[in-house]
Amino acid sequence: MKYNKDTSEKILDSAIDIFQENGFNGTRMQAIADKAKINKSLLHYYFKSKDKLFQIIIEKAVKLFIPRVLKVINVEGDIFQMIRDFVSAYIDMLRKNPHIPSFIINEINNNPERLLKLLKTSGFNVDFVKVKIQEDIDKGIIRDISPEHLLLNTLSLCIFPFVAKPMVVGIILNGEEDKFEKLLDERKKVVANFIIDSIKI
Amino acid sequence: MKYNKDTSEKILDSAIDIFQENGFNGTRMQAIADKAKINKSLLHYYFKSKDKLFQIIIEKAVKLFIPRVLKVINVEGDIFQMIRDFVSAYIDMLRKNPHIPSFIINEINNNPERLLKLLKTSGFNVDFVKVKIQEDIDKGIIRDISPEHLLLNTLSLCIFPFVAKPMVVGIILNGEEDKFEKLLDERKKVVANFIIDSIKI
DNA sequence: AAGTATCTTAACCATTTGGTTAAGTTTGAC
DNA sequence: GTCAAACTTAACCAAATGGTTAAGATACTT
Repeated sequence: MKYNKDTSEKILDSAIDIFQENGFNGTRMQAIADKAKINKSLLHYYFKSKDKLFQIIIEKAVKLFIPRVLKVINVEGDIFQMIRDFVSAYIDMLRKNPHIPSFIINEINNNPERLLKLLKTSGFNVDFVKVKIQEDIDKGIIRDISPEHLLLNTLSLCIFPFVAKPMVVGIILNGEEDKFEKLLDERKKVVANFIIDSIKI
Repeated sequence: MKYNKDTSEKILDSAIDIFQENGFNGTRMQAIADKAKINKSLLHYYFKSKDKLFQIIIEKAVKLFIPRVLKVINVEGDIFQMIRDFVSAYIDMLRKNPHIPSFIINEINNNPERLLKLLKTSGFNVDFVKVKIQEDIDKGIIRDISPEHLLLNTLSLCIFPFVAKPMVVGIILNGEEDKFEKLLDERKKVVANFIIDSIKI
């Protein structure tokens, strides 16, 4: 076989860090090589070009960011528990990968078609969640709210603090950075309750 | 006097567009000059360097993005009306400047200290809103919720759709881009009601 | 021991880009 | 008409950067 898997993963690990921190244009191939403790020649030996490498990285990030958590969802059960489970699992995942949201949002804004293609080829779809929401509205379990907006609200509440951390610290926490982690700690419960209080009858 | 105000503004207008679209690293001075229909020499004649120009642009963007809407808030009045007014005014402003949120979030992540400094020198502060929220909790007008989280939730719900437009289109709207504007249309009412339903007793 | 894949060293190249310089032209105020 | 400020043209430069090349060293497999 042509490549050493360890090395290849070492490179990818380094690349994801550097790309996430600096974006595509801000990233230097040399910086990736340095972080992976190899040289630039080997970097090009494994991944032909910056673009190729970046494409692999962003696919990995998108796949991590998007579909995994949906598996948590059990559309058969109680919608309130569903919300609690989703919010909890998603915020947990984001705390483990705090740079991913801004990375994706940033790079996806530069090239929106890429995301659309990725979503299509991965067969990703949330229609089953929308259907579940509509069913529970019809059954009178929750208030009448557009499923799209409920989904968007949920994602907004989960993701936004991670993309806007400096803003949150600066505006809401009066610059006291150390309070941010505590805020995130509370957030799993607060967000779930906020949503549930809003839609329950 | 040394500078022609028209020219200087033509440059700033062009610069804000280009920077917003491409970020600091993705922006070429030549592109700004082209858009302003002047030449690169004149660009440096007006603004010494890319960094200087960028600093001016980001200050303008931050000042537009952050404090203006707070003036809408009348802390004397009904908190529910206050929420409706704020959400409505803020979403209106964002629709007029849809690229500002991702620009700020993106560049502020690259240099968080800059935002903190800007906020401090501008004397920006939201404590009076937090106090109002706490008062209304104590009076039993709204549910017990941390003022910080209520503020953060409100900002998340308003801003997130603008920074994550491609994601929203791809994931929630199944790629049907034309539905996005309609979603935004509905959002002023939906968000306000969502928050109010969540906190009212 | 031989051979092959992995990895390093180091020099090199083409291009891009922020920024400069210098000379000249246009324009408007007095 | 004069003079200075505003603006253009065009050539230029140094540094950074993505990418290449070639020769050799190291290690693994058989």
